[in-house]
Amino acid sequence: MAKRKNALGERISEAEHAVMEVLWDKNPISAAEVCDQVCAQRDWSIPTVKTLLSRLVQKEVVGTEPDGRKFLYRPLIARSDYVGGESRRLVDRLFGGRAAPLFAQLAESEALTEDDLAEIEALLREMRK
Amino acid sequence: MAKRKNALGERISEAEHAVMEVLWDKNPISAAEVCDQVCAQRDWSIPTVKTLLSRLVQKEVVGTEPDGRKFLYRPLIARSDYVGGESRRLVDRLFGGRAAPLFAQLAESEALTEDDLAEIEALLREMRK
DNA sequence: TCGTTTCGGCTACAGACGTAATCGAAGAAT
DNA sequence: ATTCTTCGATTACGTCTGTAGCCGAAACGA
Repeated sequence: MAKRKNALGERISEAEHAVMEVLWDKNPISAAEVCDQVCAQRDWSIPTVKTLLSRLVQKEVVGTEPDGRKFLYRPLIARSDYVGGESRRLVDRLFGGRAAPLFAQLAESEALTEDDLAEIEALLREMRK
Repeated sequence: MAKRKNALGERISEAEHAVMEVLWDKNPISAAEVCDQVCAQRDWSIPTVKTLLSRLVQKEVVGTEPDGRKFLYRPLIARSDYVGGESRRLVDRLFGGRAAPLFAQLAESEALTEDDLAEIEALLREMRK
């Protein structure tokens, strides 16, 4: 199995991703503050959040800075990088690297709203320059 | 953790997906034939393929039919269903369910070729009716 | 009929993941 | 100073995933 290293090489699991979203939204923050944002929805307890945070630190996608006796966490990778990587992975794996079939798929499964269509058209026009 | 059931409820792992691709390409086929198609690329041995196949059978996404003393396998779910589900999951998880941001992301990370753009434009025009 | 080959089925096992309890040090309160 | 409280760090553990070995039954060849 492919086993890559460094920023974005180490895969971020789904649970870890939930933590990343919180950090991207606001940072640096403490473990307790992260918990305030996710423990409710995901039904987690603080230890769980701390474990996820330390795994993210290990993977070098989250950094820490001491704040008195506690730690504050902040993401070391940009959300757009992560999102871009995941998107490309999906396109590669399921659509042979071509984005058009993905688009067709979303269209077919009615995952495209009228707004989406309009927005995409706008983007297309803009790219045409 | 959410634990869904039935066709497409049970998650298909990446390795399992590789096997599904072979089955979607041609079926019904035997375990050995599946191996012929993937063991080379993924550097697997037959036991591995058999394990993956039986897990897929357990998950009820692959069916078997006896062929003399051996078994032939065939997918029980359509590729488009799987692909559609995965696509929607990604869009939900990373883009709040909106497809437009995904499109923008792909555009920004230069994952869109000229051909893709043309194709998507064509699709858009067609949908406009 | 007896060994040999061929399968599928069960077993294995390490690493990742989800989820959490416990431990130990450093501060805070008294 | 002694205890109480907070944190991060360490440890735990069941499940899932990747990868594969072993076993027993069936089929085949002799």
